[in-house]
Amino acid sequence: MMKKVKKMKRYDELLVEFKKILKENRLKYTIQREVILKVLFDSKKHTTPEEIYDLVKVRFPKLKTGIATVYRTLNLLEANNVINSITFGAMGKKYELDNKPHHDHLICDECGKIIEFEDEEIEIRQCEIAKKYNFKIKSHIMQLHGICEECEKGGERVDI
Amino acid sequence: MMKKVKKMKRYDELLVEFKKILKENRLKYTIQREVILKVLFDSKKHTTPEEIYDLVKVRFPKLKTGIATVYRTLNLLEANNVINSITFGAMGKKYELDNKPHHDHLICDECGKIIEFEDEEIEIRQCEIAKKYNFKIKSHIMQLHGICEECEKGGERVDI
DNA sequence: TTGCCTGCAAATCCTTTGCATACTG
DNA sequence: CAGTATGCAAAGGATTTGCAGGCAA
Repeated sequence: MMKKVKKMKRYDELLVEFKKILKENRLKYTIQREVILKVLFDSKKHTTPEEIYDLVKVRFPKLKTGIATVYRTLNLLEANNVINSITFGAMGKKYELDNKPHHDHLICDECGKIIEFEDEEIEIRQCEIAKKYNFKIKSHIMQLHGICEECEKGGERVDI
Repeated sequence: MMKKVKKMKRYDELLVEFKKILKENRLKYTIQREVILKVLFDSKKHTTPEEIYDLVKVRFPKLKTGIATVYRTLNLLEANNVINSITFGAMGKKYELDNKPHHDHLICDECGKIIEFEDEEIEIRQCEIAKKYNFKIKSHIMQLHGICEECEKGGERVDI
């Protein structure tokens, strides 16, 4: 079993990769697309389409970007594995750059905070299970839901 | 570490439990609520609200049950841990009775089939991780996405 | 009798789509 | 220039809500 190591990309590397994807699919480079990628890169947290839309409007006010373009671009980026999404019960879909080693999430149901962790042992066990069912794993979702340390001792709301 | 064993409940036991929950919350027993519980009990698979609605209409045609009541009852049952839901990316939310030992899911992205599995080792590891972060786990979601054996060798669509 | 429940329809929320125009390659 | 992409608004699908009448406790 080889340990996969994914190095964190710099923004310029990411942009080159993105342009390559565009070219390969005969899609066009547009400012809107780059700006959305940039906002995702700078956002260190899991972000909703709505939040991305707002960030774009704040940071690039001259650019008239529609929410539809945000959704279209997110779908494009996700389809090409540039970003990942996680879905919570009712809390909707959130996106993050696929730019770090694989990790899973502890999610506080109280304040919504997301803690990331990596665990090689679980990854290995997952492969074994898949093998048992002759199932070819492409991705996985693991979320541990509960109450985080701060909330447990009566902390306050934190932003995700 | 104690091994949690949950015995599969018979329908009458389940109904008693449900009535107790209703009483504790000063809610009323209604045929609609029981019928929805019954349909969930008989359904051996993960079921969407829409499907439950249809099943109720087919099995109890005299009862005029609205989709709103199905949603309201599902929310009630989930809030009281009588049922669980799993969410797929775009495929929406599906419910199942919380009536068997804890298990996780292999989900075929091709045909939508869901394979259930149990794995004590992963559960143990999860507890260790939670402890490390002083996080109190209430529940967890683990979905392994990929391609199932049949689809891999070019099978056809299967119902979940 | 007092609420809680229900069905219905309208309202919401989130996301996608159609279209005419604007832009990239 | 051809073919995409965009913004806008309208459409869509899933879920929730408001309301007047119905039913359980």
